[in-house]
Amino acid sequence: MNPVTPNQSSPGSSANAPAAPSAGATANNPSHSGSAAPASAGGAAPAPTFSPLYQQIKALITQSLQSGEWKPGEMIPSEVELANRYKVSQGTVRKAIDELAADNLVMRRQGKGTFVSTHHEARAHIRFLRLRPDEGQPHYPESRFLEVKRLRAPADVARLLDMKSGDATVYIKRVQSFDGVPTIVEELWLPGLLFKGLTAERLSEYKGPMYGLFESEFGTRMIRADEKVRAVLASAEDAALLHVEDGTPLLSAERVSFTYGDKPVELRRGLYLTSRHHYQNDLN
Amino acid sequence: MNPVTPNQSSPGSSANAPAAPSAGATANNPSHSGSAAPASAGGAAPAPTFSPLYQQIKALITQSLQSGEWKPGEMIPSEVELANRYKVSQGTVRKAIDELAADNLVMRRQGKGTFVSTHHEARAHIRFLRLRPDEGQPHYPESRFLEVKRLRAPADVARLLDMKSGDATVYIKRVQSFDGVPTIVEELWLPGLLFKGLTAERLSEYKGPMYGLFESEFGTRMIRADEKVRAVLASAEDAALLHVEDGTPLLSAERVSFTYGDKPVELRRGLYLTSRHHYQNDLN
DNA sequence: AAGTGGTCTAGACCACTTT
DNA sequence: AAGTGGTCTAGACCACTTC
Repeated sequence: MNPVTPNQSSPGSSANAPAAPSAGATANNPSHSGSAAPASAGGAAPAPTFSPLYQQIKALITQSLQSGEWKPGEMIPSEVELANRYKVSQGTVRKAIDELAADNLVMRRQGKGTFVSTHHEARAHIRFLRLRPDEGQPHYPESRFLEVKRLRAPADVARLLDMKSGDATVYIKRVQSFDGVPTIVEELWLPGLLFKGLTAERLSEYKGPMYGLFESEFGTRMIRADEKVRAVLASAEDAALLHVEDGTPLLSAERVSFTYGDKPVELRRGLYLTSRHHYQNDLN
Repeated sequence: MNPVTPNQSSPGSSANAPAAPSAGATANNPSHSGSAAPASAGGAAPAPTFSPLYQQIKALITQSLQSGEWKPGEMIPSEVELANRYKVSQGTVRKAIDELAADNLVMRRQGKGTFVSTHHEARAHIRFLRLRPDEGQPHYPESRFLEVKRLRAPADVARLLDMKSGDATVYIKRVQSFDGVPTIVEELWLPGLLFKGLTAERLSEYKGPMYGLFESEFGTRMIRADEKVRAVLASAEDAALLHVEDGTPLLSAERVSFTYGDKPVELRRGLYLTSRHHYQNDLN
């Protein structure tokens, strides 16, 4: 299926060409002529809201990314090629890809092409980790896995992962260290169905960030995440793991990560020791 | 001065018009033909790096914003008008404004125009405040000012504000409450030169966020900020202000805010009580 | 009806990378 | 030389807002 199908025929694709051959049916985007409901809160109609062409193209490309037609790290077809495939102008494809690049789903490289983003990259390692050393260059910590087991989802975990209480999950607990200094205690819950063969051994053997493993071995790519940060006191257990005293203040970060379609696929609860590190955030 | 002057004459502005009257000198962007230094680290040449036209336009518009030619809340000239002024196509102006909108310097409103962003807005109130209630809608807290005085900058403050140790600053301390519950203790340092007439009275009288006051009354507009977050224990003094026990864990957020030209103009140190609130962050 | 930003197209040329 | 993304232009039409 080549041409754009989502909303009626291709809107305005042949109507404005100065020397277009066939005057053709200018059916065009029917838009909200006629009924259409106002955008008032709690409105009645489901609000069809016809999206612009480039948004439709963006959705089609996203589908291809999700379906694995182009894999992480691979090059996607050139703009010209995509324009031909979807029967739109290169400029429209360009605008679609611009947004995908802004969303970090693809990366453009002049002269080379557009590539599917991957978590296997120097810059990607730190993409979701906001903890930075107070002094020196940011770098990725070493992991030591304490527990990896299958678990039935507790109610709160299930709710955040959009599952049912008691559904199968994979539970992971680890400590991360910077230059040998334990700094992060982290617990993770993953949907059991998506991460069947995940074992402590595979995690330990794997070099690089966990999201790279998830992407390559389990076909689940994290796109974005929501994080809620608090200050808490270290429990006796956590304090021991971090080699600090009981009652040391720690940053608590609860992260829910999402894959394509805004589907939550990871819950992460981290405790950060912030005596020589800080949680970095840029506001704009 | 109308036409684009920064880098040589207008690059490529008349060369590609299909039916251009005068074949004209296609002098065009001289670019890095000839010498030009490689972008290697620590290179010799000052790296002229010719920027694309739309970036030059963006810079020109930014200058007009900074100089106050168009004030916060006001509408800037239409794209067509700017295109005429700078002697470029509307598409180039559009791309420049697209980036300014992405940077939150202006806001586009279809059918109405493009407006200079302002901190006097419902959405702007929460723009830099990441603390959200665990339950219920986010809203802006009430302020109670404890101290407002002029102070010589301590060394650490001076360094962060790009001043000299001992330079004049305005120091502010306040407590902010959500629905009457004290939740934030905050200290601020501002460059004394920029905030001459700032008094406790003016701060107390002013309704709305402080950044609005800074923008309207002192002509200093915060563009972006860097924030470093840590977990700490409440001192006896802070605990009293927040009506909590000594040693309660608190979020410590150190924020440096910047105005045009990446000039630091505010240091803010906040302590957040996170028992019924959390610091919200979206990662992507 | 007029003015604004938003979308879409078509074509030219530039800069960068690889062959 | 060929292919890729990046810039720039010109013109058409659409959607929204205001007069």
